[in-house]
Amino acid sequence: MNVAQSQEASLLAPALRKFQLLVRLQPEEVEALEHMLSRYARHLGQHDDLVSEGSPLQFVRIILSGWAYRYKMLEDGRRQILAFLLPGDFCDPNYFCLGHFDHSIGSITALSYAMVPATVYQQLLHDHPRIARVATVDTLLDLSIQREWTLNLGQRDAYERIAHLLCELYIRLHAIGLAENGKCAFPLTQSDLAEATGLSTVHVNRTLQALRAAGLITLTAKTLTIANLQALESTALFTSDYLHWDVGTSLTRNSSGPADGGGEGMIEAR
Amino acid sequence: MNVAQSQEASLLAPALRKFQLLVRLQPEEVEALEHMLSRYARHLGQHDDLVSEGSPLQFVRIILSGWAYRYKMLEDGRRQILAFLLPGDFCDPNYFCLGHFDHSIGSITALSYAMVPATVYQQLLHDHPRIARVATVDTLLDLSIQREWTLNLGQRDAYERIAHLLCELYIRLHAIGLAENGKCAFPLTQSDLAEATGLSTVHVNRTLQALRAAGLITLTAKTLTIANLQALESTALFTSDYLHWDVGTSLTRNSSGPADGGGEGMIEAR
DNA sequence: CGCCCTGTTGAGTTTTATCAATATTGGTGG
DNA sequence: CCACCAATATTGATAAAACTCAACAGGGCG
Repeated sequence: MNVAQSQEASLLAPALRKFQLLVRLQPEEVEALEHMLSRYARHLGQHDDLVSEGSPLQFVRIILSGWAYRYKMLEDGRRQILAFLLPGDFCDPNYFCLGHFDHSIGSITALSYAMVPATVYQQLLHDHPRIARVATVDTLLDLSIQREWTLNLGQRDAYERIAHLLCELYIRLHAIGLAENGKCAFPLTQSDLAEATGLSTVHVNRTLQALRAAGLITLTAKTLTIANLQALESTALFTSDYLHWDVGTSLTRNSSGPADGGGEGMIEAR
Repeated sequence: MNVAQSQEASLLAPALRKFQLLVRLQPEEVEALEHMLSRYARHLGQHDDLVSEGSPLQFVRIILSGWAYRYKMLEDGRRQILAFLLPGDFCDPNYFCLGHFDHSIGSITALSYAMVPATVYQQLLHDHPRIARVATVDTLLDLSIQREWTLNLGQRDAYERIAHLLCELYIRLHAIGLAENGKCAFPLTQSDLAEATGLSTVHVNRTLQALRAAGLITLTAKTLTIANLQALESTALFTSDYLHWDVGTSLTRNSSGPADGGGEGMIEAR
């Protein structure tokens, strides 16, 4: 393996790790994915749009490195961040089933992502049913996270809300090998946090100070340190159920259970 | 057609109408669906759980008549309604891909629903790719609605928020033939509205009064009347894009476009 | 008839937003 | 290397939005 190849491998590592979390893949499936991802890899600077609302849906984009967010705006300019996208996250799995994009996706940091034409993508899924499963499970996971955000915005107060978001991000980063020992890179500004939690930036600032004063977090120089994750989780009323990280393992059990005959295509376009 | 059959047909009508909205189905597909739905139909009283958090995922449930909601609770008892389910909505499409249910579903009114074993369901999807597409598009629609709720809770104030929810419900009901001339059945209590919008019941009460005072709605005796839908939409900053009701038609165009060879299975378990 | 659920009202409090000013930081060009 | 700029973070004061508590009214139903 030469230098270029190993650099490429390390670029893809977090994304592949995410996929393996959802479905345990065979070496040849990993290889097919690696091939596709590196073939269609692209780069983007920070604070730029990958996809804008209303775009037609002819590509499937997968984050390889860096952070991005989904967001939606109201006519009067108010903006809500709907989700954060980390390496291995699909921007738009299956969305080509719908007519148009109903929100936008922007980069937070400089970003690498794969932009795969829908036809190529569909062929890959057709050839590798277990990769298709990755895409499906990822969609369901997205849905589950979105529900948790609904709960977060509807029921938790500012303090719990921000704590919850920090827990989610840390745990998702940890799962793909981008956080360790309570420490992770954290490129969000307080104003990003505000738009994600539906709070004002001033209030986010004060709430972060409260979290710091409680000894729960350190957050400086784009690095988040969580002193005691369990303590943070309990103040946030956080449980990681909704991230469904038993899927990769439980699936083996599950799919051998019903013993369903033959491939059950879930999305067959016609 | 005897009396029992015609009663049954009218029970299924709204759900079938919803499916047709998502994908234009052929008569034999409609028949296969009708057969399955009526074979596994069940009934449930009001204020009862269809599915509880943590349940294993061996069935697919589809609402046939009545209203239900998804909800999630925090340990301390706070509760958030995540979505309202109307006739034709899937409680759990594809969720059997995940290990366990991460929220609960309860009935609001007395309810009819089909409870189809996962194996039977998968067989149906396998035999009828376009029905599989209904399930997929429904999942994406669910996701889109969940995102709009995130925006609603994060950015809109109480007045806009409730107005937005009323718009969504009216339009969804209208699309399946359960609302006409600005009028529809409305079984939600103010406390349901509060749990859906993340507000207190008292504040919901006062906000509804404000909406009434502004001449936008009438809401009595479990009936909602919207005097001027356009006016309500504009105070709610509501646009119906996110409901994607161009899907059924645009799909014809879309799927004939890429001319993808063969069925691209999206979920093939193994 | 009486009870429980739902809706309504008033008063007082808490949470969060707004506005405006000031500090800090990181990056950039001279 | 320093000076300057824009973006970000912080602070204080005040206002608005929403919540809590508590009481009461109405209506349907056993």
